Amino acid sequence: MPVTIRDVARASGVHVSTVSRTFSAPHLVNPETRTRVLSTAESLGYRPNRAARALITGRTHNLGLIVADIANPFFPPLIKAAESQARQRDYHVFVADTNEDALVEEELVQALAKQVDGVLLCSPRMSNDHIEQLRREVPLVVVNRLVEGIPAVVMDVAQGAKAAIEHLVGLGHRHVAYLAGPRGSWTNRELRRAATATARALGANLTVLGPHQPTETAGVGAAEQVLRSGATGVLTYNDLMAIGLLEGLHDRAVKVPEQLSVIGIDDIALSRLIRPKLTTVATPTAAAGRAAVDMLLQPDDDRRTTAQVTLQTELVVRDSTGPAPRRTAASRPPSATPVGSLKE
Amino acid sequence: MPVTIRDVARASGVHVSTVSRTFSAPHLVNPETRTRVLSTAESLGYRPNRAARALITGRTHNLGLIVADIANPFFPPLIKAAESQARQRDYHVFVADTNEDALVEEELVQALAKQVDGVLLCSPRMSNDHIEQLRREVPLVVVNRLVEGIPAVVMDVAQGAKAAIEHLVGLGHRHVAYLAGPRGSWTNRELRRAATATARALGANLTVLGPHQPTETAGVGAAEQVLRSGATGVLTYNDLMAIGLLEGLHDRAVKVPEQLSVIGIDDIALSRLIRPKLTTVATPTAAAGRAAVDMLLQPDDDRRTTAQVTLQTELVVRDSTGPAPRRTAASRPPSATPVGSLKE
DNA sequence: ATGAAAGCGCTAACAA
DNA sequence: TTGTTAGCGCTTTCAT
Repeated sequence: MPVTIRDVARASGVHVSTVSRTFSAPHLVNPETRTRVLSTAESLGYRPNRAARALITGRTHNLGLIVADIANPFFPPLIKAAESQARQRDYHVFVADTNEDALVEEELVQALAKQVDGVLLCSPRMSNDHIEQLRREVPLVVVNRLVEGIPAVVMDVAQGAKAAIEHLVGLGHRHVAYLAGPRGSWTNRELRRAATATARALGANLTVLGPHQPTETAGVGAAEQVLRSGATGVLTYNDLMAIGLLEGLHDRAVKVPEQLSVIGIDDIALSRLIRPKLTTVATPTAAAGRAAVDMLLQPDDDRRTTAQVTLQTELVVRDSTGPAPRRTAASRPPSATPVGSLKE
Repeated sequence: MPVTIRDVARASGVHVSTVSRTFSAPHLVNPETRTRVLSTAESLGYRPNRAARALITGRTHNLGLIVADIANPFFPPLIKAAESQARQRDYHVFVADTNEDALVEEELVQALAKQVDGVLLCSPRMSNDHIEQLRREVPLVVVNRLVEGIPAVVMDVAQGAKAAIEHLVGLGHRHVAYLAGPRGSWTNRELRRAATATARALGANLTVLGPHQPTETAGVGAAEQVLRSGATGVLTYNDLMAIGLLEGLHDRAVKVPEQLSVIGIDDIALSRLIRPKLTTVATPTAAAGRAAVDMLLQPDDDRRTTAQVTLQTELVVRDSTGPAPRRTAASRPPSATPVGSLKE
């Protein structure tokens, strides 16, 4: 039923190889023949079968894109940008969700390996060893992770965390907290490291809280923990957690930023829609998606195996951060009682 | 370099066809041979090449999922659910974004046709004719659209719109508006139709405003138009537009719900995070994704070509709707001046 | 229960 | 410039 290269050959009175050439190496065929073939192909509704082509060329013109959670608002802009960039270069993309599970991640890469020319691993949760292992089965580009010898696109979140902590300390906060994300996350490690180092350099106190799932729900649940920590300023692993934290704080009648300052990471669309508008570190997710696709599609000779792109982040100050309160939020019970203006 | 069925055959001392059978028809091979083949395959790291298999079986075990805009928060939960359901049944899914463009939609289906066993067309913008046309190239299931003879999963948004308008009129609103979405949208037509019919039945006045792009930005921009319309209650094409409208209204110091009531559609995660929390019609997007995949993967004989699943929607009343003001918002300049309590 | 052989739709030498 | 031929990795008759 489906029309093949052979049908076109017969109908246009040439051999199959000529038809093949018409599509994959047009310059090798006589212009007249070419137009004839093209028009009969058109009229028959012929469409090359990519899978068959892939079988012999070894290039599928497909890409795999693996993310931790499609529904996490951080990813859609990245997926969209990557897909768009890929299609522009005539590639289709498989998208898969690991549910934050490192094992699923691995299986997925292996399952996809034979069907794609490369895989974009976004915010992988598996170990470096596993990633290096998989690299042997299929070209890989990793986003938000640094692995020896694997091409990567990373956002400079360390710089962002530094700016965030400096912002907090500059506002007079002496005790800050980092609300940590999931264990396997490279970004989480970077953030914790940079936040800790910056706080120390500034002579401020930093408490690490977590790990937590990178969800709004986890943020809500962490409110109590944050309050108990005695910190007056909090940097969270991502905006989703920050937004959850804001909710949890609101439920406990803790005023933001008057009693507690909160900074997120990512600058997802949501962060400027909630109240107070979230101060956050903007990460260029769409650019990362595009860059990762470009890297994957680069000819091998151009691609140094260790190639690596670092994208800048930027602190966006909005309304969830303000001057440190005179007394820490934790020094009084989390109630609606207004923070009195006691001396110093 | 990649290990093929032939390598496994040689290493385990059987013919390729036996190896093939071991994977695709295990019951046809002697248990002992089977285990032997399986273990050598395992040790060689053999993975069947799906594309090669597809070439002969005609089944790719891939699905296509086409949406209008990946970054529109309505879609990610649907994509996630569909992908998860598909993978559970050992299918991989291509995801593609049309940017709300009907032409891109068409091209995408055709490009994907040969590589997939079926395509999920979500909220398509193209004409019914085109959809019927494409149906001949590849099995299709359409989400949020009703097309003669095409299997479909739809959400009963008409019912939702009815409930929304009833809610508004019940609160005393006599003049309501429907803020319309994009032209090609079936959901938009349903919504408009149902809203109009319900308003008429209730003796209320309904103005249709639009069409608009289904984005937050469009919602912001529509604030002026809404105010001028004189309506005191608005139903929007989706939550994104409602949220934008809320912003635009806030900028003009129009109080929601005191001066104007707003109802969205979809119940995206965002709608309960913004203030005022959005009253909206919840659509079961994840369920739709799963149902659509199930439909696509159903054996042909079970699938009546006209099969169709309708999912219920539900009005979720939150804080963006309230009693109608004594006077319409439009009867006074859009300023911060409080709505005076003039007689009746 | 297993082997032999043909062929899915296409490309890629090699010849002509 | 075009045709011939082999074969990508796999499944599927048909024999054995």
